[in-house]
Amino acid sequence: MSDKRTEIIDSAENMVRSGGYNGFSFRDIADEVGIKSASVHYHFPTKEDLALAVAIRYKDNFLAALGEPSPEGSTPESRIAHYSGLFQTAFDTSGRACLCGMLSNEVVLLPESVKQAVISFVDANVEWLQQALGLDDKGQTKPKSKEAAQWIYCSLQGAMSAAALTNDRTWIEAAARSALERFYDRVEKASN
Amino acid sequence: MSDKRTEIIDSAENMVRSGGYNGFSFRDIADEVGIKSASVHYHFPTKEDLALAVAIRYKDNFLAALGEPSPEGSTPESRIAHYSGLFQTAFDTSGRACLCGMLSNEVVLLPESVKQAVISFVDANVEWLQQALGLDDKGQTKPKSKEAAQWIYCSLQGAMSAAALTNDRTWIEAAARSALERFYDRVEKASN
DNA sequence: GTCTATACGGTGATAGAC
DNA sequence: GTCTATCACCGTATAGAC
Repeated sequence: MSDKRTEIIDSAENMVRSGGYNGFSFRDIADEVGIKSASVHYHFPTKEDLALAVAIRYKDNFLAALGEPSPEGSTPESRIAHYSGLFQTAFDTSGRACLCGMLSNEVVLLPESVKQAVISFVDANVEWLQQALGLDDKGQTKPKSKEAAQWIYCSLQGAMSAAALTNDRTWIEAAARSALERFYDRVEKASN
Repeated sequence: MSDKRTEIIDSAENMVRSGGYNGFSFRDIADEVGIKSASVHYHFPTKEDLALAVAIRYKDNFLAALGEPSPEGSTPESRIAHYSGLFQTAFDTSGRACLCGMLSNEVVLLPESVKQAVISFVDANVEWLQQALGLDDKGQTKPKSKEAAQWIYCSLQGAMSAAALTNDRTWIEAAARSALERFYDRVEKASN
């Protein structure tokens, strides 16, 4: 049972993931939810309020789905696969890019609070990845794992964008496989 | 000596690279160039016309700067470095993301002709990279090099986005270094 | 909570004078 | 080529009735 407020956030999330912050209007949302735009303003006075709520919920959900960076029984490979899998699923279930990836590209137009929320999403992702990677110390020193974390994050975001553009999920598969292969290469290299 | 038409394209390119297709208006352009919006419409009747001209010129310039995928005296490493370097320079000289990376994220809102131009930019990039990588056959089979090409492209686009968001060029450095390291790892692995 | 009505600026685009 | 003037519409946002 979802109240109108939740429906509005749902609708806004889909629209931002399709066309970004400037790609939707209160009237669009109102039409989809089945109310008038003035009613949307009742729940979220300004567009900034709405976008911020969307960004924060998205981040919370994403981090929750991510879970612990290195749970019992996991391997670095399984963690990388888990991470990539979230992007795969996000694309498969919506055909759309990552919300924060979309918003990242609009920095200059973003209200400050929304911008900060996006930055904190990126930081959280890199930190999670760094922990997931850095715990294995075969050839993985801390500073290196930061760079590897950034790189995995970037390649998946880029892949989401290309996948949405061409309507082709193989971009994400390529990024996911490359992340895994790269890991194996490094481990082998270190143990040689 | 640049005529007004060129100035308009210059201005539009900067604006698209900042805020995307929906992030600029004819009046914005007019103000920057020092004419009225009606005069902009004289040069480019519709927004689609203008965006298409910007996208095509950007693609042409980028491919020209790229040059041959494997010129005399080049090594796979030098080609990867050359490719990454273009992104570095693009960011350093403008602090902005890649034009086609920006437009990729707005597929749903893009006029069809512009969308096709962006897709052709992406295709050309992957093809160039594939040739630059695929000519070295130490452990690089053709299908693998396609995946590696996609992955290098995606990670640099993602890095541009993150760099613009955080105003920090190290994202691009990380992506560039990872691309190089990955190549070395694969060669070493193949020759072991 | 939702509505109608409305304010008011921005937007792509055009007609016609110079 | 560039201008002024104007169009019809869309954007965020608000006031006040129900």
